[in-house]
Amino acid sequence: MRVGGGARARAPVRRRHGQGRGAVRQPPGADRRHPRRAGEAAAHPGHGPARGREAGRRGVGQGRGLQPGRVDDKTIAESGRRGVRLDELTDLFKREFFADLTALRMLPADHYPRATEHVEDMIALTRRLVERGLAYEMQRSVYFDISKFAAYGRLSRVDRTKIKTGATVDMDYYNKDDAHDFTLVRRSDLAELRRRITYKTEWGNVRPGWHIECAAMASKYLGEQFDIHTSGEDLTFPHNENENAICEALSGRPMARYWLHAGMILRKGKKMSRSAGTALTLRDLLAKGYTGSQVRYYLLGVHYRRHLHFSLPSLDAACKELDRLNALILSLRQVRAAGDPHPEVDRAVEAADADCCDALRDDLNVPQARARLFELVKEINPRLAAGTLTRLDAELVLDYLYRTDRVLAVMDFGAAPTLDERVEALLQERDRARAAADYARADALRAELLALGVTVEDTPAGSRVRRR
RNA sequence: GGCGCCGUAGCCAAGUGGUAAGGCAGAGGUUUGCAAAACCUCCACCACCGGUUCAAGUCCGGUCGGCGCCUCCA
Repeated sequence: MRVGGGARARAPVRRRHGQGRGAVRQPPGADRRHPRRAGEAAAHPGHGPARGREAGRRGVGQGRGLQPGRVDDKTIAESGRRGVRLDELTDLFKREFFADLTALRMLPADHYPRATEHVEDMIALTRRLVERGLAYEMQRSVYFDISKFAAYGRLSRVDRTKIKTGATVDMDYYNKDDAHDFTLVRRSDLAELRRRITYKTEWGNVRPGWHIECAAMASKYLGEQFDIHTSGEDLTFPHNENENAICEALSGRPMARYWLHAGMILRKGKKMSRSAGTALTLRDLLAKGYTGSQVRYYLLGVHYRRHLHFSLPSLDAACKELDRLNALILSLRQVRAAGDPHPEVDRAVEAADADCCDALRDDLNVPQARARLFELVKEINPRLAAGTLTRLDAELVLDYLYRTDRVLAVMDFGAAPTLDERVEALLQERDRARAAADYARADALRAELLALGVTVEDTPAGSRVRRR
């Protein structure tokens, strides 16, 4: 498998002991509804790994995920607004987050550490940094001294001498040796003290910062270096740079061997944001009647590294495309013809399978794998329409689709439409009417079936049904 | 201002040197009792300018346009 791209060369990923370990940034924080998060998740190779053994076999990698919970300004502020305890709010976010996760058919990670339960680890990590001279205390806050870490800026390709400071931060609020140093733990403010969201340390009452949270939990659960770190391109700097600085300054090795950064989801030409009124969430889409699978398929339509310009028409197009795959599955399941499999079908399936694997192995090129998938569809459909496919052929194709979907997780392999006795009776009656050339009767029966939610399609190999 | 990413048909989107995958929409056709589905055919001067090369969407330089980040909003 290879990952990376853009200006940087793609790098081969070697799986160690046949298993990759990855940390996935997916914080169920106050911004949980942020659609970018959902996009990150679905389009994210980091979740590819979570797709299990089959995914691993297909070269997408597998392993342990990590999704740190958070304690951050927004969540704290939100809990204050709602007048609920911080852990109650994070519990709620966590539940909602898992609901989204399930809707998007993502497999859960192995660990979901809560920041609030790992503050000791964060403080211990901060202490180690101070002891090693990599961080310093200043007015009861502790800052990381980036001058002690020569590789600072390598990951994000940011030249620290050119960072424009104070652009987004009120520098008067902080007292640092160097404006570029970042906060590890910050002294608690009055509101936090009042609400007891604060932790006693040798430096005073503090609250851990974002970067130390992730660094502490990742190193605790994944070790000082793990294989793949996924994130969004907007988090490369400063967050990924900083969490890496913490880890690498201590261990001498980069926090992760590979960093995968997903592109943004744009709407109306801009990164989605609630303040700009351009935010759209998974929940909004589900409310409009789209399924999680459809949204997932849409999000997978763009290579993970590129940005996706969200629009409902393109989502609708993706839905139609997915419908075609699901229709094929249903049709294949209704093939009953006996006989040996055709060698050409076997060859076509094998070739498509190999090509799809290659595409996924090449920096998770899902769009390419998808295109190849449709090329097979075009080979299979004519045989299906002509009724020349045998049951065994159909199973071969179904097996391929199933295996591919172990990675994509977008198709519908649910139980075939179960036909109750009434529907079955109507179908048989319609078949008799058609055989007797009583088409008026047949059409009336089709209308009746449609009213029951069953679409009937006639093929040379007999009628087939779709339930909608 | 700095750093980075991007600009492929009406729309979405692959393609990191050898004369443009796939999907949606559209047009024509085949098949079908009808319908649906499906299949076939058609639909790209790869933002612009210049350069390197036998050969460039693909490499280099420039222009225009879009997006992200620039230390705590995550």
